Amino acid sequence: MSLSRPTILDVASRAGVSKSLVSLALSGSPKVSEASRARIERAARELGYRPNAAARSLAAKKSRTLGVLVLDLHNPVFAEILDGVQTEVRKQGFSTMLVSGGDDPARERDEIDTLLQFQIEGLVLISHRLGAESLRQVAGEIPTVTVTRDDIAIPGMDMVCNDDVAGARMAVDHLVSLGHRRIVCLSGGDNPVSHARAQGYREAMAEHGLSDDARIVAGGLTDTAGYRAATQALEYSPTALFVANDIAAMGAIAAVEESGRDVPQDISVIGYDGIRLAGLRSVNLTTVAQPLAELGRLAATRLLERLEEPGRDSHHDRVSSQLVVRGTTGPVTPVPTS
Amino acid sequence: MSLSRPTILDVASRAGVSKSLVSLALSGSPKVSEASRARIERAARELGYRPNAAARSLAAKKSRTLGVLVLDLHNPVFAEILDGVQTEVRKQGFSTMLVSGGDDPARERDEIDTLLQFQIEGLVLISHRLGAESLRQVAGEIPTVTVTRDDIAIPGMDMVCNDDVAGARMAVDHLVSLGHRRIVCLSGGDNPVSHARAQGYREAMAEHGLSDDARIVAGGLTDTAGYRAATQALEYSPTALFVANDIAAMGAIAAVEESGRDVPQDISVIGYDGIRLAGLRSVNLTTVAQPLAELGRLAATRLLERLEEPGRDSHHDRVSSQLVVRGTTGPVTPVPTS
DNA sequence: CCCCTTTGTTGGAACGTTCCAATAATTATG
DNA sequence: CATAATTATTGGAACGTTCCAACAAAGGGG
Repeated sequence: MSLSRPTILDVASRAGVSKSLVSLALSGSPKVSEASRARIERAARELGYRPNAAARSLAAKKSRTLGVLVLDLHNPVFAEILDGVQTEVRKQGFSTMLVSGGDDPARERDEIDTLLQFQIEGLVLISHRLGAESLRQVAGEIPTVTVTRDDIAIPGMDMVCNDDVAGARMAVDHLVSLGHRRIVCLSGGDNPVSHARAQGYREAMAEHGLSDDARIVAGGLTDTAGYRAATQALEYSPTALFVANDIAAMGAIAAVEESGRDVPQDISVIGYDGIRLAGLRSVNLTTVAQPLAELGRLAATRLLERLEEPGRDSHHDRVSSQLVVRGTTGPVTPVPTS
Repeated sequence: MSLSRPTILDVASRAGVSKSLVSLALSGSPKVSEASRARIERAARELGYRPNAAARSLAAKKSRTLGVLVLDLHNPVFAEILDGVQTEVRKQGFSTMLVSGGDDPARERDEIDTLLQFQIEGLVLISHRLGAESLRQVAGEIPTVTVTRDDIAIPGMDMVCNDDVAGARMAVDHLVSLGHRRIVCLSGGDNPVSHARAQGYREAMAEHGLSDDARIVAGGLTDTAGYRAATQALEYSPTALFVANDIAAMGAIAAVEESGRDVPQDISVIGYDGIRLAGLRSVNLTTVAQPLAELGRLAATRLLERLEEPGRDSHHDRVSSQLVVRGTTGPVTPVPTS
C-alpha cells in the first residue's frame, strides 16, 4: 500500500546499500559503481520511488525552482511569453512555479511572498505593477528579471524587452511608405510601454516631416478602449491608425467599420505585439510583432546565468520586433475630397 | 545581513520564547497568550521572517498546495477556467502549482510527476490527454478532479463539466427558432467533447424533424480547422453553421466571408465555449457560453472537499451553459432560389 | 492548603533529503 | 610486498519546520 510513499531509505534497503549511495546514484554522481547504480535504479523503479522535493530543497538549501509572476493570465501577450520561459527553464532542469498577479499590485506582492516561501531561487516578472520601492525590495531579496518593462533599472536586476520606440517607428514607416500622412496614434494609456510607443510614433512622424499631422488620442490596452479611442480619432479623418496593441487595434477596427468605413480600403490599422490571435484569418491584423516566446526564453536564460554568477552586472536586452504585414493596412486610396 | 534568511529560531530568541511557541503563534493557535503573540509577531515582522514552505511541508507532511495541469496555456478556454480555480484555491488558503502540458501526453505525465515531487495534496486537470490507464494511475495516487472531460469515470475521482449535448441542442434550437433548417455542424474532431457536441446537434436536428438536413463536416478546434471545414460545408449551401468551438467559429466566419457571403445576412454562425475573445466588438460571436470561471471554482471546491473527506463518493457536476446571442446569427433571409 | 484542572510554554523527536568526513575496498607505485 | 593513491561506500549531522508529551504557572473547589 502506498499509505506512505517510499523514501530513499526504502530504496536503499531494497538495493542493499546505504541511503547515501542512493542519493549519490540518483543525482548522477560519477563515483558510483555501475553495479550499484543499476541495482539502485531498479529498486527505485520497482518501488515507484519519487524524491521528495521539500526534503531535497531543505537539505540542499536550493530548490531548483524559479518563480514566475505574470501580470494577468488572460492577456495573450503574457501567456505567449510565459511559454518561452517555461520551455527554457524546463530544458535546464529547473521547475517553475507560476502565479498570476490578477492585475492588482497588492495581490502581486502577496503572490511573490508565497513564491519566496517556496524557496524559489529566482524570479521572472512577466510585466508587473510594482512600484520602484517594492521592486527594489524584491530584487534585493532574490535574483530577478523583468520582461516587457524596463523603466526601473535596479543594480543586479536583469531586463528583457523589445524596443518599443523602434517598433512604433517601424509601424509609422510602413504606413508612410503606403502613402499615408494623416496617421493618428491611439495610445495605450499611462504606462511605460505605451509611452514609449507613442514616443516612437512622434519621432517617426517628425522624421517624415509629418509633425503637423501627428495626433495622439488617449486610449487603453483593451478592446473597448481601442473602440472608444478610434471613434474619437475619426474626427481627424485619418487614413491610418497606429494602435498601442493588438487587442485595442481589434476594437479600433470595429469602430471604423461601424462608422461605415472599410479597413483597409478607407482606413489602415496597425497594431502592436504580434499575438497569435492577430494572425487568425478573420482578424488578419497587420502588426509589429515582438518575438514573444523568444523574450521569455531569453529572460529565463539571463536569470539562470545569474544564478551561476550572482555578482555580475545587470544585463539589459533589447530584442528587435518585426513588421508583419497582413490585411488591415493598404495603400492610401486617392479619394476626391468631400 | 540576509545572507541566510531568519528562521523560526531567530524569531524565538528575539521574542524571548521557544521555537515551539513561535510555531504555535504563527499558525494562529488559540492557546498562546496575547502578550506572547504580540511579541512574536513583532519580532517576526522586524526580522522579515518568512516561513520556509519546504520545511513546513516536510514536518507537517502536508504541503497545502494543489497541482494544476492545463492542457495548453494558449487556449483561452483553459486560461479562463484556471482563473476560477486559482481564485477559489487561494481563498481557502492553499497555494497552486501550475504546469502546462503543452498539448503533449508524454510531457503531461512528466509534469504531473514534478507536481507529485512537490508533495501536492490534490490535482486539478484542466482537460488532459491522458489515457484511461494513466489517468487511473494518477487518480489512484492523489485526489484528482478533471474539468471539461468526463468520459473516463474513476472511483474516487471527481469531474466538473458542462453538458455539451444540452449546449449543442441550445445552439440548434436557437438557429431553428430563427428559421434555419439547413444547419451544418462543423465538428471539433476526434475527442470526447467534440463527439458530445456533435451528438447534441444530431439529437436536436432529429427533434425538429430535420434529420434529413443534418450534415456533419469533420473539422478541428483551431482557427484553420474551422476555416477548412467551413469551406467544405459551403457545398451544402447551408444557412447556418454550428461550430464546435469559438476559435474554429472565427475561422469559419473568415471562410464564409471570403466566399463572398455575409455573416449573418447569408449564413449565421454560432460557436461554443464563450471565451472573452468572442465578446470583442470586432468578433461579436453568438455562442453557447460555458461558465468557465465557475467551472474552475467548482473544481477547486470539489477537490478541497475531498481532502477533508477522502473516502467520499465521486462527485460528478454538470453545470449548464448559456446561449449568448450576439451579431453572427440572425433570421434566415428568404432568398430567391438560384 | 492541597489537589485538580486549565492555560501557557517547552524541549526533543520526527520529516526525507544532501553533504561531509571517515572508512573500506581496490588499484597503482616504488 | 608495503605503501600510496584512487575509487566506492557509509554513518551522522545538518536543513527549518510541526507535533507531542511533558512541564510550569495559575486558578478553583473541597
